[in-house]
Amino acid sequence: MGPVDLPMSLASPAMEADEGRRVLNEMDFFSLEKSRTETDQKAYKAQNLNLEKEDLTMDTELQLLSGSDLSMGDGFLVAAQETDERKSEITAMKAKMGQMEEENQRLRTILAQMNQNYNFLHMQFISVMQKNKSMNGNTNLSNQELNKLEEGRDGIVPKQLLDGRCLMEGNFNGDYCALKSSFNGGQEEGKETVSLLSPSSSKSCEQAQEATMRKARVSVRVRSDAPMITDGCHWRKYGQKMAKGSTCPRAYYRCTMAVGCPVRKQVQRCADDQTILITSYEGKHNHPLPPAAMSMASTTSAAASMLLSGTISSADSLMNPNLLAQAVLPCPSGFATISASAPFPTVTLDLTQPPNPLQFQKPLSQLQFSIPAVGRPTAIPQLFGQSLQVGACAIITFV
DNA sequence: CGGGTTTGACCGGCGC
DNA sequence: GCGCCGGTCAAACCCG
Repeated sequence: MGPVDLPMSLASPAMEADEGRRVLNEMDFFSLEKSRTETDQKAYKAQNLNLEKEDLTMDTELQLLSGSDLSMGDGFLVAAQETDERKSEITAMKAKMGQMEEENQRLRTILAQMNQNYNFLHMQFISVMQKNKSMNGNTNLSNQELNKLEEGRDGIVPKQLLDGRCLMEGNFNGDYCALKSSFNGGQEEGKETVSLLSPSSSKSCEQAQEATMRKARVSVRVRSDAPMITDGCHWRKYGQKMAKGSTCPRAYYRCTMAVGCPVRKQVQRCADDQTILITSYEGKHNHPLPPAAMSMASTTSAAASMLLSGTISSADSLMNPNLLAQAVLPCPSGFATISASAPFPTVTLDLTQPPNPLQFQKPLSQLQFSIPAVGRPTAIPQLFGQSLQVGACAIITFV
């Protein structure tokens, strides 16, 4: 849910009418003014004037009410009458707004119920699949099967799970957490498997959170001649590929600070400007981090958590990228951007442009990560550090 | 010798 | 079904 709750009928009245849904009597706040063309307004005023001249009772009454100030005359009467009319209009508008809000709430309830029903059916389906597997002597779904099931979720559950609250109710809640933990945190690390039919636990929810974090990605663009930025972690290169449409290879790194740490990063130079180094982080560390590494790690986890906790939904961020950028960063629009292009939406934190100093007045106490390159903008580390202070730098939604 | 890098092979998703 | 592509694996290699 976005930060602004628009009544549905206000947001898209025409759409509702087209889809045959019940449409409330709508109040167009601008129609009164719009319908009054210049000619209409003259006639409107003239009509009022006629009334005032013909209705001596009202004239007398108003004069009495107005006390000694007789100089106000007809103009005062017109103003008083218009005030009464506007009060009644406002009252009517408020009533309509109240009806719209009720309708909006009702639709929300219906949507939530449908979502819950879908979750329930989905988990029942998974349970049946798991039981079938068990009968064949295999107690757990393969990663591939789980991946397919994941895709069927359309990103709904991961958002809830990453919230850390596991919003789904009933038995399927824990089951899904277990599924998630088996899918990413468990089997991928090769040691732990969790039965889908096991009871729910907070631990599995945490694992699920970490698992889904694995799919979040924070991309940072910096101008640097160094092969990669120094972010405080230890990385082992496990692959390199030539990306299509780019003359620069993409290097794949895995965090080696702890056994089984799921964090990976990709390093690639920008095809358009090879002085720009693009580093993408994915996942959440499963081990304590040295102070020098806290910055980037907290960026990825905090960013993903912020998005997925509902502060800003992925849908919101896709609909309005600047909304997200402005929400997570005290920086001008365009600094953090979200791309909805394939294969999945990506937010990029662009540190290649020196920021406007007027927009970053808070001094920073520490340099959170360094760019061991010649000629990097001096404002970059400070900028990045400040963004961390507000809790997030960039956000990615689910793959 | 242990840890990191290189690089070709492999796998799964996806579009045609 | 096939080919393309991104991501990963793992054997060979390098280096201190």
